[in-house]
Amino acid sequence: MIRNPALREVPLGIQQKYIIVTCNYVARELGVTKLMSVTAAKEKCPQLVLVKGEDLTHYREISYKLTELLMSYCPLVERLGFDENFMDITSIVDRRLAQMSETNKFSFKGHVYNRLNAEVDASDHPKLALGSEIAAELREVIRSKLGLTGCAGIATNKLLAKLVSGTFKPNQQTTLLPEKISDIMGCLSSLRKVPGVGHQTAKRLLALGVVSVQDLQLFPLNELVREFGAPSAQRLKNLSLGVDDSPVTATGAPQSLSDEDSFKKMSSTKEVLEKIEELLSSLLERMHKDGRQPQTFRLTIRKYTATNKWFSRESRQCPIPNHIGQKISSGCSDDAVVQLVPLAMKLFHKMVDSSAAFHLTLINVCFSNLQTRGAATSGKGSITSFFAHNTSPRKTQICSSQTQDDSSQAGDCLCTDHQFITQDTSQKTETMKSPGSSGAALHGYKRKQSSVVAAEGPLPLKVSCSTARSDCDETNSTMTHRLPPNVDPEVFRLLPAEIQKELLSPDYTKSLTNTPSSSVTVAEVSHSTENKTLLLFKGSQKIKDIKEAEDKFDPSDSPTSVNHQSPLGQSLFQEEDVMEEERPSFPLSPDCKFPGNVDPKVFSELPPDVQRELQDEWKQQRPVLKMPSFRKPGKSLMTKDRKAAGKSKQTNNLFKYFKPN
DNA sequence: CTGGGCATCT
DNA sequence: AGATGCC
Repeated sequence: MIRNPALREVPLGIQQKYIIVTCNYVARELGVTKLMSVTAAKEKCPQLVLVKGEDLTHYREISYKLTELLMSYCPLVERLGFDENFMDITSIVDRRLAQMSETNKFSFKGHVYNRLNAEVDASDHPKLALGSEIAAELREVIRSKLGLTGCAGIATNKLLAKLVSGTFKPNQQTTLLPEKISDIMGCLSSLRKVPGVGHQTAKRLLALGVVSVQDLQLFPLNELVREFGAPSAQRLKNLSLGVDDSPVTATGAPQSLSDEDSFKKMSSTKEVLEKIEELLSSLLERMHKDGRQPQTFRLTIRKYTATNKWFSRESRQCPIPNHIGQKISSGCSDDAVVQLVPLAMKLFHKMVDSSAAFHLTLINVCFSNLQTRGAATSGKGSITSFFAHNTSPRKTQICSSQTQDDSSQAGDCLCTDHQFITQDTSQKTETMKSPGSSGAALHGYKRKQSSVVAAEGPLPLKVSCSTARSDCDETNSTMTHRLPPNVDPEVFRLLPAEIQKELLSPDYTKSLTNTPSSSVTVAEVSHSTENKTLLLFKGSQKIKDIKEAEDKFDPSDSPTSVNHQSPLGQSLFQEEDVMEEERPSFPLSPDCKFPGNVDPKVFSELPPDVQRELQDEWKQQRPVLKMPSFRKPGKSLMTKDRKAAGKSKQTNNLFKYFKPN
C-alpha cells in the first residue's frame, strides 16, 4: 500500500505461491483471513486484489527501519519476526517519573484492559500510565516518519504486552494493569494462544489432559516436570499464569541470512543447480550489503514423501573457505557464486542420491556465523583482534541499568566507541548484542563495522570508558587483586585491557577453563525495576502515502531533529556519530598467508604453537578460536557454563602462558 | 498444511 | 542437524 497508495482502498491480499499470507483490513471485513488459500479467498471475495509477496526485500527494509527508529529512543528493542518489536522502556519511564513534579497529572493514553478509561486512577499506576503515553508518542513518530500504523500493548512483561496488544485491533493500543492479569489469561480460548506454546507443546499437554490455560495453571508442577523437564515445565506454568521474567534483549543484526524457494516439484540436478545459483545471487547481494563475512554455508532441502508430506527439512552445512568469504563481503558476487555453487552441490549430494529419482519441494541457502571484518575470526576473546594495525582493540561494553552493587543509580557504565548521547549525561546506555550490531546499522549498511567486539561479564565496579587507555589504567589499578592464583601479575599487567578483563570475568576466575564465551547476564536488564514496562508494536497497515509523511516532516531534517522536537526528547544516538563510518583502517594484505588485518611482524613473534593454532584456524581446518555464537544476555547460564566447560579444549591456549614457572 | 524468514534449544 | 516456535 505504501508503494501503491491506490491499493489502500481496495481489498488487498499478499500472495505467496497459493496462499494469502496476509491482507489489509478492507479485505478482512470481506471475510478474507490470513493463511487462506488463494482459491478460497477468491471465492469469498471475488474483487480481492492480489500482490505477489514472495520477495521480502521491501518488507525487510521497512521492518528494520522501524526497529532502528525505536532503537533511537531506547536501545532495548527485541524483534519478533518482521512486524513486532518488544521494547523495555523502563529507563524512559523512570527518567520521566523523576522529572515530574507533584502537580503533573497522570492519564492513560488509549485503552486500559477491562477498565473504562475514565474510571481508572492513573496515579495508582504511574509507570504504566507513562508507558502508555510513550507508546502513543512512539506510534505517532512511526506514523509520521514511516507512514505505518500499528498496535501497541503496554504491560509489565513481554508475555502480557504481547497478549494485550491485540485486544483492540487496528491501530490502537491497550495497557494491562497488574490486577487484570488473571482476566486476560483466563480469557484465552486455548493454550495455543499462549505465546511459547506451539503445536507440539499443546499436543503433549493435551495428552496429559491439559486443555485450557486454567488446566495448566492448576496442573501439578511435578507431573509437568516429568514430561517436559524442569526448566520447560516451570516456564510453561509461569506462562499460564502470566508470569514471564525473560528480559527484552536487544536483537541487533541478524545472525543468519537465508533465501529460499518452494515449488511443486524439482527432480533434476540441473534444475537444482540453477535454483541454487538463483538463490545464491540474491542472497549474496544481501550479504554484501550487510558487510559481514559469513563463515558457514548451509543448504536445506525439503523432500517430497508420501508419509512425510510437507514438513521435515534436512540440511547440511560446511565452513566457507576464507578466500571465498572475502569475495562475498567484498562484493565480487559473481565470483562468489561460482565458488559457492560447487560447495552447495557437494552438500546437496550428501542428502540426495541423484542416481535415483528424487522429488524436492524446497531449497534454502543460508549464511551464518557472520563475522564483522574488523573483528576478524573471533569477536570476543579473540587473540586475532589484537593483530590489527591501527585499530586499537575495541572497547568492551556492557552495561546494564543497575547492576547489583552499582552504587550510583544513574551511573551505569557504557563502553563503546560511538558514544551514545543522552541529554542526561550521567545516563549511558544498555547492552547491545553482537559484534556488528552497531546500533543504527542493523541492516544493510555496507561495511558498517561495529567497533563493539566484546561484551563481557558483569564487573562489580565502574569502568570509565572514554578511551582504551583509561580503560587499561582503570583495570590495572583496581582489579589486579582479584587475579586467579596461577596468573603472574607481571604478565597480567602487560596485557591489553580486554584480555585482562576477560581473565577476570567469572568464567575464568571460576573455572579457569579459558573460554572466550561472553557472560552478559540476565539480571542487569530485567531485575532493574519491579515494574518493567514493555511495549509491543504489532502489525502495520499504512494510512498515509509515504510521500505525504515525508512532506510533513521536512526531509532536510536530520533524523535527530525529530528527537529534539519530540516529547520523547532524548534520542540515545547522535546520528552523525552513529553513521560515521569507521573505515577499515588496515589494508587487506595481498599476502594470502595472513588475514588482512594480521600484522606479519607480530605474528612472527608469537610462540610457534600459537602460530600454528592461528594458521590452522585461518585454514578452516580446526577452528581453534571458534567464535561462540554470541550469547544473548538472559538465556540459561547453565547452558553457557556447560558449553564452556565442554569446549575448553577448542579454545585458545593463551591461558597457559600465565602460569609462573 | 501453505510461505519465507528468523531464533533458540537439544 | 533436527525440532520447535514465532511472525
